[in-house]
Amino acid sequence: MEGVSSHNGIASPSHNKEHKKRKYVLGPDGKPLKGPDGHRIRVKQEPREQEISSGDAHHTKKHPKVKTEKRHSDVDSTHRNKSVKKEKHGEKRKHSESENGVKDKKKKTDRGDASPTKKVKKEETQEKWKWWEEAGQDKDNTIKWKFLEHKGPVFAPPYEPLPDHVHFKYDGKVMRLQPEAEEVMTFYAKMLEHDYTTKEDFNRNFFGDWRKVMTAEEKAHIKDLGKCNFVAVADYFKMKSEERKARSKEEKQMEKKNNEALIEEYGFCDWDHHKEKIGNFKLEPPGLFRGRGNHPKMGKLKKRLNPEDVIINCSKNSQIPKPPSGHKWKEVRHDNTVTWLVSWTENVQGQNKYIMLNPNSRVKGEKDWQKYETARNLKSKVGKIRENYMRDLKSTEMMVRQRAVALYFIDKLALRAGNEKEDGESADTVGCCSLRCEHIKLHKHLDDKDFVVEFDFLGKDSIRYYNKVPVLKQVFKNLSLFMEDKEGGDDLFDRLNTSTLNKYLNSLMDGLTAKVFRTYNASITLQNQLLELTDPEDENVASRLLSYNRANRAVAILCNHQRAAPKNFSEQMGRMNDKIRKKQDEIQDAKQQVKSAKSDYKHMKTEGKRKLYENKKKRVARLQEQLIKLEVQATDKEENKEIALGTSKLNYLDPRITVAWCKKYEVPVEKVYNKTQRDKFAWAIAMVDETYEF
DNA sequence: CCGCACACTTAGCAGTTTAGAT
DNA sequence: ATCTAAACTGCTAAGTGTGCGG
Repeated sequence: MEGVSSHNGIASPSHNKEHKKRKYVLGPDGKPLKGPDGHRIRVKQEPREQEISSGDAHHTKKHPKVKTEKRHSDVDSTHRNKSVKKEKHGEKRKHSESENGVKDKKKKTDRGDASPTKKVKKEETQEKWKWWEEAGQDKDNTIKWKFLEHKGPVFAPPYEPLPDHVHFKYDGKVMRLQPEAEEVMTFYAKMLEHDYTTKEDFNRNFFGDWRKVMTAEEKAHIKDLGKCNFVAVADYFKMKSEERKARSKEEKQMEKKNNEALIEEYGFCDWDHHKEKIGNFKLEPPGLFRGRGNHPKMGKLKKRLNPEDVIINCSKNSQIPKPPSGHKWKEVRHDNTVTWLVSWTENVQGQNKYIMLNPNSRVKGEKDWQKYETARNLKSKVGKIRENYMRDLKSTEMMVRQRAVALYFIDKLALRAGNEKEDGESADTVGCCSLRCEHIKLHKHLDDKDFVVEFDFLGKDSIRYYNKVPVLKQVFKNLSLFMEDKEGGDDLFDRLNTSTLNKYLNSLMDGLTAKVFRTYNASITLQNQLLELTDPEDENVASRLLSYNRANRAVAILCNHQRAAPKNFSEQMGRMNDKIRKKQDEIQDAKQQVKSAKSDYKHMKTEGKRKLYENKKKRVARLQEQLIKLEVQATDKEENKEIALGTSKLNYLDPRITVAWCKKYEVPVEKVYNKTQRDKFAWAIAMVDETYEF
C-alpha cells in the first residue's frame, strides 16, 4: 500500500531579494575567499581524514578553520581569560544583564509559582497557540498533562505478496515462498544495492532471522544465502518505484489529500485542551535493522508490530483509542508523569520506542527553552568552574584529577559525556568518560606545538573524532600518569564515570550536567562568531548569510557534526568553478563593451549613445553582482563539504541568538530558518529583539 | 555503590519535493 | 520542458541522564 508517503509541509518561500551593494567578500580572481579580516579560508584535504580544529570554544576564530595551523599561541592557561574578554570586546553588549534578569525571572517564576492561571484557551482554529505568553500553571514538573486524548498510532501497511510473475530464485530455480518468509526476503531484496549487503554481519544476521520465519520446508531448502537470487525481486521494486514517480498529477494530488486526511485524523492530539501536533504518529514498519557503524546486530529482522505490542497512554476520561478490530492493546495506561502517547519495545535491541509530540508543542518547546536557560546559567558560573578544575588537575586524589581532565576535555572540546555501553551489543563508540588509552596519543612536541594530544576515536553514530590539541602541561602530565601501566584497551579514566561526573557538576550548579557544556559552548561560540564575522558595512544579504553560515560552521566543527560529502561533490565543485570562470570572462567582455560604448559616446554625444553606454555599465554591475553570488555560493559549498550544520542549529544553538542577529542585521529570519525550524523556534522568534544576549 | 529500565534529546541519512539552471 | 542540485522532511538509531531496587 503505497498510501503512506510524505506529506511535507510547505516549502519555505525563498524570498529572492538580494539587493544592495556589497563590498569585497572575496577576491575577484576566483581565489579562495577571504574574510573581512583577510584571513584565508582553509582548504579541505583528505576526504574523511580531516582534522577538526582544535576547537577551542573559548577562543573565537575568524573562520571555522579546520587545519592545524595556528593555535600554538594559546597553550591554554590563559584562554579562559581571553574568552571572557572577548565577550566584551564588541562593546555591543547592551547591558542586557537586566533584560536577562527579566526574562529569566519571567520564565523561572512563571513556571514555578502560582501566577494566575490563564483561562484554558480552547484551540478552536489554526491560530497557533502562543504558549510562551502564558503564565505557567503547574509548578509540578513531574506532571506533564492533566488531560490527554489521541487516536493511537497508525500501523504500517500490511504486507502485499509479490505478484506471481516476480520470482525469487534459489540455486538457480524459481522458488515461491510463504508470505512470512517472502516479506523478509523482500526487505533484503530492497537493500540489494546497499553497502550493507556486502557486510558479513549483516548477511549472517539477516539470514539467521530470515530462517526463523521460514516454514520447515523452506528452511530445509534454503541453506545458503549465497545461492539466493533476489535480482528479479529487487528489479520489481525498482520498477514499482519508477511507476510511482511517473504517476499523473491527479494521482499524486490524490495521495497528498489522503495523507493530509491521515495527518488530520491521527497527527494531532488534545493535550490539556490544546490541539498539539504529534511528532511521529506512525509506528515503525518492519524491516532489517540498520545499525550505524560496525553494529553487531545489523541485518537483524525488525518485526512487524501488532496492537498487542503497543502501550497506549492517555487520560482516563478521554476517548481511548480503539485497537484495530479483533485486536487488543498490550496495555492502556494513564500516566501523566510522562510525555509519550504510545510506546512499544523494539525487538532488536529491546529498547522502548515512543510516539511523542512535535518540537513545536508546548511540552517540547518549554523543555528546549529551559535547556538554553540552563546553558546561559552556566555562562555565569563557568569561570568559577574552570578555576575549580584547574585546581583539581593537581589534586592528590586520582579520581578528582581524572574528573578535572575529563571536564577540561568536555569544556574545551565539547566532547560528549560518554556513558558506558554494554559491549558487543552495539558499535564500539566512546565519549569522554569512556575514552580508552588507545584513543589518544601524547606528543610532547608536534608541529611546533608543545603538549599535544592526538584524539582518534569513534563517537556517537560512529563518527570519527580526530583532533590534535595542544593542552595544558598539567593536563598532559596527568594523561601520561593515567596511562601508566595500562593497555590500549583500558579505560583512560578508570576512576570516573558519567554518573559521578554529573553528580559533581550538579553540586556546582543546579541542572548542570556534562551535556550542558556542549550547549553552552556551542551557543556562546555562535554568538561570538556572529559578532566577529558579520561586517556591519556589508549590507548584502548573501554575504551576511555567508557570515552566519560560517559562524554556524564553527559550531558544527566544534561539535564534530559531520556528514558524508555529497555525491559527485568534486564534479559539482568543478562545474561551479566553470561557471565562475565563464562569468568572469563575460565581465571582461562586458567591460570592453563599456569602453567602446564610452568612446563612442565621446565622439558622438547623442542621447542614444549615452543610453547605450549607461546600459553597458549597468550590465557590468549586474554581472559582477552575479559573480559575487556565485563565488559566495562556491565558497560556502566548499567549506561545507563534510560539515552538517543542521544538527547544531536544531539542538545546540540558542535560537534567540540567531533571531537577534537577524533583527540586528535586517536579515529575514526565513533565510536562516526554514518552516519547520521557525515553527520549532516560534517562542524565540516571538520574544526576542536585537539586544538579546545569550 | 551497581545495574538496569525508562524517558527524552541528539544524530546522520535517505527519499522526496522544490527551485533554479539550461 | 527538462535536468540537477539544493532544501527539506521523515525516519529511526544512538546518545544522555535519572531513578529505582538490590
